[in-house]
Order: sequence, then C-alpha cells, then structure tokens
Amino acid sequence: MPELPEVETTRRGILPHVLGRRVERVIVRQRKLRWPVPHSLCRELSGQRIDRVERRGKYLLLGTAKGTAIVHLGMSGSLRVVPSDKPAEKHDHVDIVIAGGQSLRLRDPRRFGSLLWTRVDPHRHALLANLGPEPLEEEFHGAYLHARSRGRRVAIRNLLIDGRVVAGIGNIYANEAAFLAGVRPDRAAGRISRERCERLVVALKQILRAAIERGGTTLRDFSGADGEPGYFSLELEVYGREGEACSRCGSTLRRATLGARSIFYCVSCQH
DNA sequence: CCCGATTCCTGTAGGC
DNA sequence: TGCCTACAGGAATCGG
Repeated sequence: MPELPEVETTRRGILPHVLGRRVERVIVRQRKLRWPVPHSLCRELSGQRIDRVERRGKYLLLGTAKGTAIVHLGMSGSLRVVPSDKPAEKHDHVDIVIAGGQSLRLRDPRRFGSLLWTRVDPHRHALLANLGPEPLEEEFHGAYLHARSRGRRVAIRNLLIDGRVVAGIGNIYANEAAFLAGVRPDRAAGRISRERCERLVVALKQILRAAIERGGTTLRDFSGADGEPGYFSLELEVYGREGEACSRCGSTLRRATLGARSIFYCVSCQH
C-alpha cells in the first residue's frame, strides 16, 4: 500500500521525466475515484509546465504556474512513466501526456486514490491543511509524539496512522516501527513513556529511510515510476509474518485485529 | 473533543 | 473447476 516511502519513491522516479516539461494534454478514462477527478483538470493542466514535484505525507504534488495537481495513490495506486503510445490497460484511469513522448499514467484498481486540482497553495487545500508534521523532519520528535499522545486512549498504532498527528504513516510502517521500538501496537497511546515515544520516533525515521532506499514496499499492486516493485517487503520484520519466528527472540509472531485492520507483533519483544 | 464504526472499491485467497 | 464470501486498507464522515 502506498505510504510515505512508496510515494517518495514515485516522486523521485517521475521527477527527471516531468520536471520542467510541458503537459500536452490529459486523458481521463475513469473519473470516479475516491473523489471525482474535476472536469477543470484537463483544461487547467494542459499546456502548463511542471515546475515543482513535491510530496506531503502520502500526497504527491505536481505544481505549475496556474495551479497544482494533487495525487493520492490510495491503497492500490501507482503513477508510472510510460511511452505515450503504450496502450492503456484496465484500471489505467488517467494519462498526463508530457511533451516529448512520455506520459504519467495513473493506475488504481481499487480506486481509493484521487487526482485533484487546486489554484491556490496546495498546502492550504482541505485535504492537506490539517496534516501533522513530516515524520522525517526535525519537528517530529519524541517530545512532540509524547505531547500528542497524552490523554489519548487509542492504541498507538491508531495514533501513528492518524495523518493529523504525523503525515504519511500507514499500517505497515506503524507496525514495523512499533516492533523496532519494542512497543505493542495495541498499547494505549497515553500510557507510553516519554522515553518510549522517543524510541518510536527514532524507529519510524529509521524504517522510513530504509524503505525509501529499497524503493518502498510492494505487497501486491505498488510499483515505482519505472514499473519496478519495491524491495523493502523482504525486510519487513512483522507485517504479514504471523506464525513465523521473531527475528530477535524466536517467539511466534502474532496477528490480531485492532479496529478494522490487523496488527502484527511479538509478545516477547513488545510491551 | 474523543473514538469506534462505516463507507468507498476490486483482486485475491480460502472454503466447499 | 468454479462459485461464493471474506478480507485487505486510506481516510473522510458519521453517530454516540
């Protein structure tokens, strides 16, 4: 599922192919995504030069002088650079045709992703305005997480995947960071010490950096801009590994349901 | 404000 | 072999 490392991988992959280039036209085959692709997008984006390619949390921003395209990959989306004459396959919902013969192709089988357009500062857009700090920036530190978790009875996993607390974290990296920090993902956030909050933050930063280096995590659908899967899947310690031995102590890894989704952890190493 | 449940969607896996 | 069901999850939104 595209979380921060996957979106960052996508950003880096498309960057050399689109930065400074002009958009010739936009082809929308399927408008019905998480939110409808706005009708104004084709008109507004066509003819514009892409002069910024940024990421905020799990959002990818393609900036032009006239406005910004906001892309979210949902849970099955990918944005790839393809030759413009390559036939579109099922679930290839949008092509952003770039001058020079290549296109950015948005594929999203489950259609939880989105493609929006804003004329104003994208960081003030409703979807981005309330996002918490970037986890890899200095402003995300132990004291911050500790402060944000005080009085909260939700599980730390739930707090970490809440974009208003910190941007870009999903279930995979929340579980992995909890393992690395020795914290059970279902522990009440408000009952985690300052020291352990610091460990969680350090673990998250470490995991995210490592995952970006490996091109992200591919479980099923994700691929980078070049179509290559991410190889961090091979380094996941707990996610999807219930029944296997913990790499640290050998205990059998557990899986449980918390809220509507799974958590994975080691009963011996995490408390 | 806080928190859990619900909702969108479709490919895949597991059961029979 | 094939049908049916459950499940996966990001995040907005709703209800308590």
